[in-house]
Amino acid sequence: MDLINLYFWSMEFLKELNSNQMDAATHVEGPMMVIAGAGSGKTKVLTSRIAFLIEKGVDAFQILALTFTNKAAREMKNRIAHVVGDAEARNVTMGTFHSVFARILRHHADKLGYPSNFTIYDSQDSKSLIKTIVKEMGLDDKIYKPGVVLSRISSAKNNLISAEQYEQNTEIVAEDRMSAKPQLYLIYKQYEMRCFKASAMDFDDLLFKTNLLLRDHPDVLQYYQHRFRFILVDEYQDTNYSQYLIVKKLAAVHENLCVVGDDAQSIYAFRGASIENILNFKNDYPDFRLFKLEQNYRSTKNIVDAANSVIENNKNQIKKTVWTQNDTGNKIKVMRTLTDNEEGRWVSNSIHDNKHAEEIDYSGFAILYRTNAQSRAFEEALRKLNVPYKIYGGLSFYQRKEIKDIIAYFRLICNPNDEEAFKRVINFPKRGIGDTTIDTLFVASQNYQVSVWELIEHFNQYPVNINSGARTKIEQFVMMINRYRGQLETHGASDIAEEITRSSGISNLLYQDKSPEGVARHENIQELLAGIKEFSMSGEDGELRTMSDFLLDVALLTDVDKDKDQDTPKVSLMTIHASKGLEFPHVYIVGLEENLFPSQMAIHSRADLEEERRLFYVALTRAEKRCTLSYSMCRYLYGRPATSEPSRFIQEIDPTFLELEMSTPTEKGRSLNLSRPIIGSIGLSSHSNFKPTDKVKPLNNHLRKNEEIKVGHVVMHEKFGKGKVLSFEGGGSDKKVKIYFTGNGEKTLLLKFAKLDLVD
DNA sequence: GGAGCTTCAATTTTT
DNA sequence: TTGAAGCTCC
Repeated sequence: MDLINLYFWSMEFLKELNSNQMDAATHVEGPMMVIAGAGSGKTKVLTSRIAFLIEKGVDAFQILALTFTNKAAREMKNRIAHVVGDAEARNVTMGTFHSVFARILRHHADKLGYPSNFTIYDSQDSKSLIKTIVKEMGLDDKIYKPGVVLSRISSAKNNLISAEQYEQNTEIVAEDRMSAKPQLYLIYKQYEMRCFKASAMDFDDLLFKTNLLLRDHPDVLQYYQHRFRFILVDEYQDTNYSQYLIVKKLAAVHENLCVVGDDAQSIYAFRGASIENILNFKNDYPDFRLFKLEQNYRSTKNIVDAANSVIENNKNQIKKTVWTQNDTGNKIKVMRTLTDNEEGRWVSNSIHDNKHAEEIDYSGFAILYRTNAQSRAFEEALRKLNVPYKIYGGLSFYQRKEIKDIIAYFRLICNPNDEEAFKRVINFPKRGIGDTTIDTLFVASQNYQVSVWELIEHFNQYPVNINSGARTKIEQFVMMINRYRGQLETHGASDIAEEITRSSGISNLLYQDKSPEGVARHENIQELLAGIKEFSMSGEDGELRTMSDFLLDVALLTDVDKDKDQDTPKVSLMTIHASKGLEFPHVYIVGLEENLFPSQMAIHSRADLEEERRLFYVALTRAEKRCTLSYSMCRYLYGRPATSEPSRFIQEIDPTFLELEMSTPTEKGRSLNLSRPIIGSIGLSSHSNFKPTDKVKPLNNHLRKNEEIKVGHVVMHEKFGKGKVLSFEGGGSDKKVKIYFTGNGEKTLLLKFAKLDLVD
C-alpha cells in the first residue's frame, strides 16, 4: 500500500485531486462509471485518468476519449499535454463522437459503398433535400414540414431504425398516420437514397453508419476493439442509443470503459439522448465500479443549495448530494422588469456596475438565455454602454450564406455528386442558369437514374430538352468545376480556395458591394481563406492537408468551438445549452418566464418539464460567485407585445437563497416579504396597473444609472420631460450635466440629484 | 431569367 | 420583427 502511494505521489498531477477524484482517476482495469455533480472536477478526473494511464505505460494510441464538443476535446488534450507532453497527448484519439467516427468511416467508406471523400450534410442541407423530395412527391409542404420530417428521420436513425425497418414498423407508421403524415416512410426511403446517390451522410448517419460498419464487418470491429483498449466517454448522460451501442461494441473485448456523467445535467433528450444509458450501465456491466463526485468546487453555498432545491423537484433522478466547502456568498438576486428591453438594459447596467465595483474583467460575466432570439435586447443595451460582448451560437460563421456558398464549391469539387452543394453554386454567382433549367436537370437526372453532375458532364449521352444558350452556360460551368478538380491533386487546399474565390467571380461580386453588409461579407470570405491557409499548413510532419480534410473539419465545427479574438475580455452571451461545461464568476439567467423557460413546448409532459428543470439546474450551476435571475412582464413576440408570468422555476428555489428586486417605479426599493409565496408578491397580482404597451424605462437607482449617461443621449426628466445631453461639467459629487429639454430649453442640473432616465 | 414587390409564417435547444 | 416564398413585370 505504501509502495503504491509512493508511486502515485510521484505523479505531481495526482496531488491536486481529492480522495474520491483520486480513486476514480487511478482505477485502471474494468468498467467504471463516474457520477459527477456540477462543478465537481469531472474534467480534471478524466484528464488525470488519461495522463495516469499513459504514465503507467499504456500506449496513448490505445486510448479513445469521446467528448460532446470539440472544445471539450481540445481542452482535455491540452491538459493532458501539460502532463505527458505534446507528442504523447497527440496520440490519444480524442474528439466528439461525430468527428471521431466520421474519420473512421472515411477509412472504411468503401465497405459501405461510399467514396472516402463523402460529403457531410448539415441540417440545412438535410432540410433542403427533404423539401425537394416533398415537392417532387407532390406532397403538401405545410404538412410535411422539412424540420418536422427531419427530426422524425433523425430520431429513427438515432434508434438505429433504417428506412426499411421504419416502413415495416407498424407502430411508427401508425404514429405517422395519426399525425397526418402517412407518407413519411416514403420520404425517409427517398431521403436515404438521395443521400447515398449524392455520396453524402447527414449528422445522424455518421453514428448510424458506424453502427452498420461495426455490425457487418467483424474485421473492422475487431480491429478497433483491440486498438482502443481504454475507452472514456464524457457527458454520458447525453449519449443516444446509437452512440451507446457503438461504445458498447468497441468496449466489448477489454471492457475498460469509463463513462462520466451527471443525470441532473441531461439536457439533450429532445435530440434522442437517453438517461437510460446511465441507468442501464449496471445491467451491461454488473461488476462495474461506481465513483461519485459530490463536492462542488465551483460555486458558493447559496448557489449550490439553490440549485439542489430546484432539482429536487424532479422525480426521475439518481440520488446524490452535491455540497461545497466554499463561502456562503451572495443570495441569488431576482429581478423583475417591465419589458424585455428594460431587462436588457438592467442586466447590462448591472454588469457594467459590477465590473467596476469588483475589478474583474468582462470575461467573467455571462448572460444565459433559453432561446437565441432573446439575445437582441442584451446586445443593444451592451452596445449602448460600450460593453464588449461575444455571442456564441446563433448563426455561426460557417452558416453564413457567403461562407456556405464558397464551401459549396469546395464540396462540389471534392464530391461532384453532392446535390445540395450543386444547387447552391450552379447559378451562384449568377450565370444565367435559371430555376426552370435546373428543375429540368433534376427531373432528367431522376429519370436517367444518375446524379445531376453525371448528367451534365456527359450531356450527349443523356438527351435533355434544354435550349442551346443554357446548355452552353452549363458546359462552361462543368469545365470550370473540372478545372478546379484537376487542381485537387496538384495544389494545396488554400491555393484552390483562393483560385475558386477569384475565378468563380464570388470575390468580385462581393467586392463590388460597398454596403456595410457587403463589406462584412467580403471580410468573412477573407477570414475563411486565411483559416484554410492556416489549416492546410497545420498537418503533422509538415504535410499539407487536403481540401477534403478541411471539409470534414468544417462540417463538424460549431461556433461554440471557435475561440478566436481573445485579446479583449468580453461578456459571453449564449443559450443555456451552449453554456454546458463552462463556468463564470457572474451569471445572469434571463427570461425566466412561463412559456419561455420552461418553454411552451415542454409544459405538457413531465419528462419534457423535467428536462427544462435540468436545463435550469445547468444554468444555475454555471455560476461561481454571483447568480442573477431576471424576467420581464412584457415581451415582444412576433413583433407584438405580449404579457408573461414569472417562471415556476423561480418559486422552486428555496426562498432563503433569494433576494428580490424590481424595477417598477411604484415598487422601487420595496423589499419582499419572503414569508409570503413569491408569486403572490411579485407575480400577476401586483400587475394591475401594468400596460403592455408601456415603453417606459423606469430605473430605481438614479445615482448609479446616471453614470451611464453620455453626451448625446436622450434622457427623460421627471419635471422637464425629454431632453438631449449636451455636456458635462465638473466631476465627483458635484458633477453637473447640461441638457437641452424639448419645450423647456437648456438646463444645468446637478447630476447626483437629477432623476434621469435613458430613453431609446 | 431575374429584379423587385407583396405576403405569409415563425421562434427551442444542436452534433 | 425578420426571413423566405410567391408573384408580377421587365
